[in-house]
Amino acid sequence: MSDIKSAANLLFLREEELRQGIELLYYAYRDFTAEPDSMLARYGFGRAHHRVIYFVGRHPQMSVSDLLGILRITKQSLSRVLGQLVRQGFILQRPGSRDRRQRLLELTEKGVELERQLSENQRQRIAKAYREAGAQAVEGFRKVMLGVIGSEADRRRFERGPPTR
Amino acid sequence: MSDIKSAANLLFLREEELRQGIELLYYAYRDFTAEPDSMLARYGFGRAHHRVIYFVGRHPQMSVSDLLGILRITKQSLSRVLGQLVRQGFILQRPGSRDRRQRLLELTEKGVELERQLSENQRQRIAKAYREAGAQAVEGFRKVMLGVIGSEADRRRFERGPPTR
DNA sequence: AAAATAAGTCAACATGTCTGACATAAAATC
DNA sequence: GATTTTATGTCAGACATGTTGACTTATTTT
Repeated sequence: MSDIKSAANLLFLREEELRQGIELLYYAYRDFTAEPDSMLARYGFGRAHHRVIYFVGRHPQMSVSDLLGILRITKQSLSRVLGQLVRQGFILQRPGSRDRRQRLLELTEKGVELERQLSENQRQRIAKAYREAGAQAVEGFRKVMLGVIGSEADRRRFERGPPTR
Repeated sequence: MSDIKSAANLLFLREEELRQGIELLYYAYRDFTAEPDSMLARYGFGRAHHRVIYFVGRHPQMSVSDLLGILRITKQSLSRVLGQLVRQGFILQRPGSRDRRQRLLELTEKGVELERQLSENQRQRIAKAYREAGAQAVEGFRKVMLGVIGSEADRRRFERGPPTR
């Protein structure tokens, strides 16, 4: 094979490999969210509610700003979703003791239960994928995913140890 | 450490590991779609337009049914987005020669250009992540992602060889 | 000839996102 | 102590993306 042809071939393989990466992310995310979405629909909730419940469960006593920072949406968008969850008794708001302007968020018992139901599906899906792929593959998965994540601050969330605020 | 305590610890580690998996998917997908979304906004388009352009570019001459099968949305949802792309000259529809009920889809030159611009960002993000993580990690990433994908049919899209119709 | 399929259309509605403007309370700064 | 900044909330209007349901047309399959 000529140099030119093999260079072109390398480029093709690379292009193909990258497209596969794009599609792996697309299909995996689509399937990862499909079941929780259909559970949420039974409560009249959507994916946005799941994200709020998930992150509040993960970081109890987080402030509204912290949550906005993770979700990267506007406060007006969050407000509708969060308001519903508070009014329907899934999330509790308490003024911060250090800074009383803050509204610290935590799940109620009802909220914990819903969170558990919703995430159970996703945990099992991940557990199955991890089990089938093996520990070394999981390490590779982590590395690649961290490379895809844009901000250093977000990557730091995945260092060992308890979750950061 | 007592047996009970170490078993609990194992469970905790496992739970933590699975939660990290969930979050890796969340953050990676969020950052993966952020830039194309903001480019699309300049055309008055959204993520749905990107998905249509992407998959039509990937599988030229695909039918509307094929596209619906990949996207898993209703034809009414697709129709709005696809209609805009056709009217604005990004996608061309031609009746199938074997089955004249079909409308086979392909990108116009303008469509190819937009697709290239939109995907460039994502390709570079993946390329960076792959480069930093190394070939072995990429193999692990592939394995785990395939495990997350639900249907065998979709997993087959990732076998080696040219894309299937 | 009848039934099934591929595609499209019209209508109504829900959800999640946005921008922009404004309000309140508390903390931080001058 | 007065002023500015910050954290949060609210009202209004818009748009993108998805849904269900009903119906049409052309073509293929049975």
